[in-house]
Amino acid sequence: MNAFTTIESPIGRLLLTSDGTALTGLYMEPSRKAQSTDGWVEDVSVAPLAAAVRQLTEYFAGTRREFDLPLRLQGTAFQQRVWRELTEIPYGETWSYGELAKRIDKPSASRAVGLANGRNPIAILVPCHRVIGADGSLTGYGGGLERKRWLLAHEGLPESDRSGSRPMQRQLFISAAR
Amino acid sequence: MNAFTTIESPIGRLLLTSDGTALTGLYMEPSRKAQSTDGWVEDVSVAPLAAAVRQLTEYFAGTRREFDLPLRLQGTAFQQRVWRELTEIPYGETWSYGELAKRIDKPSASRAVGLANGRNPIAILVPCHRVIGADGSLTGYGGGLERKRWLLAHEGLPESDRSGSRPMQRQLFISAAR
DNA sequence: GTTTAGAGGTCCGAAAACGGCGAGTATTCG
DNA sequence: CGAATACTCGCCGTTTTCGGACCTCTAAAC
Repeated sequence: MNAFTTIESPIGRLLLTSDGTALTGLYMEPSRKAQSTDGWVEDVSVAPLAAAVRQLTEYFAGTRREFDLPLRLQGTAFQQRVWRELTEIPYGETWSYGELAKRIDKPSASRAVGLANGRNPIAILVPCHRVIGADGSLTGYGGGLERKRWLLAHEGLPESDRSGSRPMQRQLFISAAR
Repeated sequence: MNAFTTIESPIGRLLLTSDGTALTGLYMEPSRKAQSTDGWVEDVSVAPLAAAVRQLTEYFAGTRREFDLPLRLQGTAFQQRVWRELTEIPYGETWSYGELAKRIDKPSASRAVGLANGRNPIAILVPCHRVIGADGSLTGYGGGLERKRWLLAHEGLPESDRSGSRPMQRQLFISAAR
């Protein structure tokens, strides 16, 4: 059975959904992505939801850097590949879209990676916010660049100027990431 | 929860599926149509399955001519229209594809009716075997023409020659059908 | 910096292909 | 002459195919 719940966070209200056995979605409200919850039950006691709420609370409190939750990611083969790879990016690091593309053996599919990135159904837990442009710019985020900036800062990354700016510094922490 | 069961019949093994509240499928094996039952439970005790098994047994024994079962038919609006109309054909009668088309106010959609007919997810109970060509030929059946022939004979219809043949005789029982 | 061209997966609409048909003409046989 | 086949076309919902456009990119050239 499908259930959902919401929690308040420093970046606004979050909507979590579950099929009962795993987490299926984490959306930031308001969001066009968030599927309507018609006919769903609001029930925090569903195991995956309860666990997610706890771990997210810890994440925002700064006492958790990794998540351990059952996720169910629905999408095309390519998207699944990208999303799975996203979970390999460590806390506090960033990769470029191109790097991620190379990682999945599609070195020239960086743009497609961006697209798949934008379709990520489980924000934060599948850290699509840790992918930025090759020149260090944030380039985009489903929940809005503000939130992407906040998340990266929260993970200890120097705030990078929206307008491209400091290639050196950016190179610095990218190389630290590999 | 999705459940299924199988029964043996004079026309071979039948696969029945249910969503727990209604019957969702009746396929003849082997069939490409029959969706894989991965992750389904085999459980005859599910109400719709148990009832279907009983009524089908009676049908094959010759002691039942009408079914009374909850069906859930999934398909396009047009398909649903066709399938619903199929259940209006009485035991032992046959309509032509064209007649069925007229019945649903699409007099020239006889060919599309045939198509929808072939997609019928619940064989026998939704008696697509009772639809034949305007010239009396059987024309086709998902489970194979042999089975269609058997079912019609079982319902008391004179066996019609595959190669078209006897328009008079055929006209006879068609007119008897209306 | 900024522009440019090239990359690849996905979405979307349009067009064509595909049948469990049917009616209307030929064609073929006794 | 009928009557049974064989062909041809129009029918129409559905599926498949195809081409463009779109986009959270990138490297190279001004």
